[in-house]
Amino acid sequence: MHAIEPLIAHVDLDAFFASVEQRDNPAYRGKPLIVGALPGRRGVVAACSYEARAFGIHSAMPINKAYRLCPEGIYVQPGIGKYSIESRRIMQLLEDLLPAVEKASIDEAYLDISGLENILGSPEQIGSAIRARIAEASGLTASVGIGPNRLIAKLASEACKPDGLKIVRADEVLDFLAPLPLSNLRGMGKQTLRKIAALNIRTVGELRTVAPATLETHIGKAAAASFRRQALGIASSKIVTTRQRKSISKETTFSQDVSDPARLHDVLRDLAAQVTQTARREQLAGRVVTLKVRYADFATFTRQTTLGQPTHDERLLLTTAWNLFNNSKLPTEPVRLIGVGISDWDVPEQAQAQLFAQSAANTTNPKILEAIDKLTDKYGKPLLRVGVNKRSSS
DNA sequence: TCTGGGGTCCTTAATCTA
DNA sequence: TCTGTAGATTAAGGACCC
Repeated sequence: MHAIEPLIAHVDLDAFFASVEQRDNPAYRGKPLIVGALPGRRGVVAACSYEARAFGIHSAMPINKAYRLCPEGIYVQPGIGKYSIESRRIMQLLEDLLPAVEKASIDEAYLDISGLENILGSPEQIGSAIRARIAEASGLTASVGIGPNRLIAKLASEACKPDGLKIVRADEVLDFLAPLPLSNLRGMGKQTLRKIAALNIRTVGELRTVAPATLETHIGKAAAASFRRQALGIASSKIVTTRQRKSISKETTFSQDVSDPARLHDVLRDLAAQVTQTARREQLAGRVVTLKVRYADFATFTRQTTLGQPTHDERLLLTTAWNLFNNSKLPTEPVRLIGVGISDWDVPEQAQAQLFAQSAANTTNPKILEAIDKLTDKYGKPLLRVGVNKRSSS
């Protein structure tokens, strides 16, 4: 018996926030719709319709620049709660369809479709089925990319959006990657591009021709190795279905910079309350408290301290953050943004068991299998949908 | 041409400790 | 016992992503 070739699908909801708004408000359809801050205020574009993109607008663009490009556009504030509910519905639908689903963000997911051809059909059929189910259940369009690993699947979905399906087979990977701009690689942002500008390369194919040592001198060993692997189409095909969050934070940018300490303290209290509320709801308590402050020139500082005990107590978080603000040599200037967060908690036992079982999903080691069975007994439900269940039913 | 909010991961520097 | 140092841990910042 030969090993199953990994096959990964990446599902990406097209212009998600804007599409939900257009679906729910017929008046927005066919028009340039910009979801984000309102013009005249501080903020950026969170998402925009394809009609708005025709004006050169894109996400993360300052809202006032978008307004200059398209004053006739429709500007609405995001309804994150609504989008979260829609996202959960769609993710649930994917989980009903396929055994291993990794939610990568509010609007995208990775699916392991390895070895499912006998059950669900060809990659084309699986991709089409996913798109059809999403459209039918939500009225939204999704683009689906399928490839031998996460990187190729993601780039394939980007290449076919909006409303597309693209499959890149293992023997097509190098040709598919070669003409793509370097910015398509994961982790290739403005700074890294600037550093390698001197090498005069623009595409992924050209990157392959650069001597490893040359690349290393420009961007360092780790980054060079990462991009070289990506350029050759080498990437992980592991799907992580459960993930423990690592931090909780809240921050706010003032409409006008604030100097008044009393006002800052009040805002910090609000933020601390929101952080600890989330923490208690998720039954998490963190040892590390982080304060974030940004000034008019956008200079941003963080200060953190480790508590003796984990906490999700609002007053303790507030006093700790306030002490950091006053006692850690920050500039005494008006504040543009202030934020607070907690992190560094013990992974609860059950979450740890889940992560363990998952990492061992494909093992045949009897000792590990026995350990998974014990954990499964202990928590009264199967720890995994893939692996454990499959074996017990065969 | 002014730059939100909520995250993750990585690098580097400072500090602690065996 | 003193000192120097390697390695671990903590802190800060940077880059990136959606």
